[in-house]
Amino acid sequence: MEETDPDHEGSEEKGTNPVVVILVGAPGSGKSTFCNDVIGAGRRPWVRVCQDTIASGKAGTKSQCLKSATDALKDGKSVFIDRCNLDKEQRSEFVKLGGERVDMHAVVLDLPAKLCISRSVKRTGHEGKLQGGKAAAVVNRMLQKKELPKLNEGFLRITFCQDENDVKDAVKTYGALGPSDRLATGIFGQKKQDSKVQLGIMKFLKKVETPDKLCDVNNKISDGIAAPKLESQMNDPCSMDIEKENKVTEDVGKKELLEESSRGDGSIHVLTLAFPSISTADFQFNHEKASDIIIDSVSDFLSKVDNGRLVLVDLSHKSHILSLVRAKAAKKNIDQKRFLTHVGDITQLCSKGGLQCDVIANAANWRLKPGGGGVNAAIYKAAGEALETATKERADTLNPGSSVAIPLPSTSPLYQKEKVTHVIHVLGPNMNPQRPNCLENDYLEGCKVLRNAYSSLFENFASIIQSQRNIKESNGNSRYGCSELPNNVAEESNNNKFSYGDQKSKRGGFDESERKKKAKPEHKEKQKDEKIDPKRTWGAWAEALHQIAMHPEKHKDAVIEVSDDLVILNDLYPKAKKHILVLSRFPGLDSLADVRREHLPQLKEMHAVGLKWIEKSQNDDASLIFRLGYHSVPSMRQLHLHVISQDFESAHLKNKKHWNSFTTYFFCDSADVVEEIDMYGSARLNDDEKLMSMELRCHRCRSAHPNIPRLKAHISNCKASFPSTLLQNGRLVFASSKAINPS
DNA sequence: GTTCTAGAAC
DNA sequence: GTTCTAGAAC
Repeated sequence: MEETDPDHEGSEEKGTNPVVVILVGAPGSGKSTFCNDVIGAGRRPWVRVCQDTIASGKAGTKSQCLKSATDALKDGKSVFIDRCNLDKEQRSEFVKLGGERVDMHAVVLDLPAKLCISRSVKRTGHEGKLQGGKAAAVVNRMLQKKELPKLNEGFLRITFCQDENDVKDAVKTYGALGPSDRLATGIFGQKKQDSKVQLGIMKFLKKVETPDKLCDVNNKISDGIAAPKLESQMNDPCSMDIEKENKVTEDVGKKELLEESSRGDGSIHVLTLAFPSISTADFQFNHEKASDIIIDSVSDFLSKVDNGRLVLVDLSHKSHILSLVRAKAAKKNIDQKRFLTHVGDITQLCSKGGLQCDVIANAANWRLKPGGGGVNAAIYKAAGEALETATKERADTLNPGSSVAIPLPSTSPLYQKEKVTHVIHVLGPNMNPQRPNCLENDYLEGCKVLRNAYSSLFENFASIIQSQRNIKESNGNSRYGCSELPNNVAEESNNNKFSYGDQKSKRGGFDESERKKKAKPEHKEKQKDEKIDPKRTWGAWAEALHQIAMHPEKHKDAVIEVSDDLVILNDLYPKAKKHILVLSRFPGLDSLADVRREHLPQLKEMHAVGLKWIEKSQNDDASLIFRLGYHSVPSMRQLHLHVISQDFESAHLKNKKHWNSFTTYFFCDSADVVEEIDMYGSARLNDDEKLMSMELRCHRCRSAHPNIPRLKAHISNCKASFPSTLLQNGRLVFASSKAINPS
């Protein structure tokens, strides 16, 4: 995730600079409490400059605050600017206090508006004199103008807090800051792209996209079902009114469902599919667009299939996508008995939610593997090994926009406890550049894929309903347990007996071969394609490695070691303290794209040679951490494995491309490559050139930085632990304990 | 004025 | 891959 571990991002560089922390937050956001908590920790001398109390306990002027801050800094004290500072202009004078000798930070208390309001309303005798009923109006008005701080205003570090836990972490971080400690620079604690916070960051990163217009969303919901009130204008995407209103809709639906489920002996039980919103969480698909697609797909299903019920499930009452879908479903008069939304855990719908769902959809990954996070991890965990085994029997991989239904063995806890008979794995489009197959904001394609995903999911569900019906008709009631349904219901969606024909024609332009090209899990296709595509041509400068591989004896100065198959050499322009290349000597192996199963032994050898060299290197310096991998599209001809230490301390690391080629999915970890070649016969490349122009993020704590020099300043000090994905599958190589303690 | 990026040439 | 440099950003 984006957030840093407060335990790791703490003091990391010694210096004597005092720090000015500008608090940014509405009344009631907890600015004064924050200051007091940090000051109370007593690790360094702080002065809190509060405009509400600066004139002998009364409200004062901005210039009084500036003077007070300047005086404190002269005394070597650090300063909190405790005023709202909600827009850039309000902050600008204070930012000027920063400079060579003074570090300028911002801490943004971006808590839900309703929380700030309720605190403001409750407080009596607060220094700001903002009490009672006026508070709500004032807070709302102030939040309208909210303009979150950016690094380019002059901040070295910005910490965003969006809930109480974030605040606690920030208090801990600043509270632990000793007189000569300095904090890591950059942006910390930024959340998903659906908040106003991100808009500021997007601008700072010069990527002016338009994230969900939350205010518009609120207005639209209001138009549809609830009269707009003051609160509905708050920045909080789930304002109180809307939440309340939707809960009513939800409860009505649930009540009716429960009534129907409990009718008699189950013979009337309506088969129900529970599904999460596809692609809107980690895959960052636009909620507005996704909700439209859900509504369309649901309507389509309900009109074509006369049986079966659909439930959209999300974990939180605050779910933005659930709010949107509810509102739109109400507006479109969708049958509440056949489609409802539910807040709860999709793996405990029967036991905890009182909702028996025979079929649940899983937001799967393309490998159909457990783990990751969110719904996929939860479902695999809840279903136990039985689901893994059953899935493996049916399919190896999944293309975006498709689904596969898996009958759940009766041994699965999900079957036993929750009465789930089938899990349908479905894969939607990905808009998250940090995940494979990112569509890079191509919503034309994205919407198409998401529609395909839902129609495939619902087709699979329709097949299950039909099979169930067939069984009942031919065998009398429930001779089969649901998990013993014939295999045909588990095939990839298309051979169902329902009138989805027109659906298929809607898919025009996205046929199977195209899907495979996009999704790439079917690697066999690729070899055919390559016969059509002429091989890439290389510039003269790009032939250097090839020359070395073919004639290592002519380049003795560059080469460390030569064997019949491999050459090891120092990278001529190392991008870290240690950076070597393990070069294949096979003719015809220009890059990873050429590698096939027959090259697997050599790939394993390259990996082993790399590991051996790492071990040697770590004997000299046990603090070095290495990563081994290939560039998806190398600049130089002849397959070469990069073995690079993760300090990235090098004058040769100069630009965005250098950084991103080693720290994004463009870099294919050797361990993964070996696995992929073994399983699919070719490696999965992430060759989207947009990966090279991605924002600069620390490879450890994932904080964002405006340019290369600032990024390098940050990484030279960042001690945060690595993201969990890098800690898996041997992607990072740490010194063995033997090397650290050579006893 | 200085710093930084990005595109062209090699 | 690097170097060079115009011009954008600060």
